[in-house]
Amino acid sequence: MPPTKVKSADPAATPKRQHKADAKAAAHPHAKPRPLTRIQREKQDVILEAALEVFSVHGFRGATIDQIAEVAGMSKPNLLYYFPRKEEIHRRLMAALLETWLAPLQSMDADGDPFPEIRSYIRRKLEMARDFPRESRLFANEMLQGAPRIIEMIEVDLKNLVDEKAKVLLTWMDQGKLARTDPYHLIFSIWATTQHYADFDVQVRAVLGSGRNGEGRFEDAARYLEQLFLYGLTPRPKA
Amino acid sequence: MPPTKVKSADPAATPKRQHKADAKAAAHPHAKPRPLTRIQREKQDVILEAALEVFSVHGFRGATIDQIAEVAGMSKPNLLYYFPRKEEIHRRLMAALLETWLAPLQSMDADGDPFPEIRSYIRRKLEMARDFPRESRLFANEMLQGAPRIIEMIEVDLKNLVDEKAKVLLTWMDQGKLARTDPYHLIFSIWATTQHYADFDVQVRAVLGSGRNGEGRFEDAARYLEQLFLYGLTPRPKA
DNA sequence: GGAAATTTTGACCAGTTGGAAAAATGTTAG
DNA sequence: CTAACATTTTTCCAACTGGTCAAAATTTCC
Repeated sequence: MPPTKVKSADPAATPKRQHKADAKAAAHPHAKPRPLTRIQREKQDVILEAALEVFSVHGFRGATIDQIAEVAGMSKPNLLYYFPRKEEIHRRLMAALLETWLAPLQSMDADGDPFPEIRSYIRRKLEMARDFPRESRLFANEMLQGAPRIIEMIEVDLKNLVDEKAKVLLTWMDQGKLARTDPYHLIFSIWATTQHYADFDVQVRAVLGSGRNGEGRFEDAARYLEQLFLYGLTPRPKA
Repeated sequence: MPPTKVKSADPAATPKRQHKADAKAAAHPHAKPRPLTRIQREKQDVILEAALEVFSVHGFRGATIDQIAEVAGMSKPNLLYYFPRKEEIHRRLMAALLETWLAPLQSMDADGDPFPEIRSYIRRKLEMARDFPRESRLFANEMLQGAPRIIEMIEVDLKNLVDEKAKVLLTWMDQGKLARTDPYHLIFSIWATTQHYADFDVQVRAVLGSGRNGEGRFEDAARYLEQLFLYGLTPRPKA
């Protein structure tokens, strides 16, 4: 082994002091974990908000605790008092995100008719791209990196949900209410087209220019996408 | 001004030694910049390849020179000999990327018919997502960060190209060969749906599962997208 | 009001990071 | 073969990084 560069392979081996709250909880596993104080709740929210801002732009590695602390308006050690590890902040963010992210697809109703359902799914996803662009970028950032921190959730929860909805789409196709096509790629295309307006926002703005165009881009996108998917997925008599 | 944290506001103020080649070039601005040696060309390629690997996953801030050097199989100072700054590596990568990236749209031919042209544009973009996923991710990473290092190129070259092709699409629509719709969002939707297969590859794989499904995903995507855009953009008699 | 608990601060630390300097080693054209 | 040049290695550095710790300041609860 070359003595020059030894990258500590086992970070968990480092003996690290426990966070106060953690230490206490560990001491009495059955004791109620003492409900969070007002300040704790507030500060944690401020920190998570700041972390969203920073992580969504620079990704996990590119973001620094100092940066997050600055955005959150507190000192680094103070921030570390609430979240003893950088990873912990990111984990919390991702956990909350996943739920929000799956909700719109979840509410696609098998008992409804395909076009209203698909249209309102597109609408909701587009609204999320408009109203929560940072969340979208945080998610995209994690994906680009290979989703190291949420891969299980993707493989289990997300996969199950998509499998379920793919079945719904197939049923609609069998009933002749929807053009026969690949339901998985159909879902992918809705994700892609809607999230594009959050993740590639700079590009969209730059191309549309800052004139009248750029302003109404979400409405225009909604109109365009509805037309594309409505016409694109209307069943046709076989050639 | 709080004396606590002063982040050096002017990094350019730091007196930095010039790279040998640069220094020479600066000394004799008219002298031929001495053609690159074989080794220089080879090593630069190796470095750019390694940098693509690393930057495309971690973004500019998240990537380290050490990492790139390791992937490139050389020491950090040795790498720095070829590219004296981290930013320079990234710049070179982005410059090369932009060209490659615009090519498929450029070749959309106004004299052709809309559906063959659009179909082959989709095909080419999908092939790029399959064959150059790292390039796609590098681009996506830059976008997520607000494209700080390529914003002018986006605002000028890309915008001009898209404006031009949007006109082509409008012409086709006027001729009744293509459904009347927003040409800009049409282009966005092609970008989004095709690049999705590179940028969100983990997710796509996870959802499709590793079975037969995952393998043929690019062919399936091609079929699905062709259908979506063909049907979705076929002109209709007005309601 | 005061003891106990919580929150904040400031000083500190070891490892990493981008980069500099110079010496040592290769390569190549004459 | 050798001088001039190109390349690589070794050593080093200051700034930044994630994180620790004890003490000080503040809040909470009786």
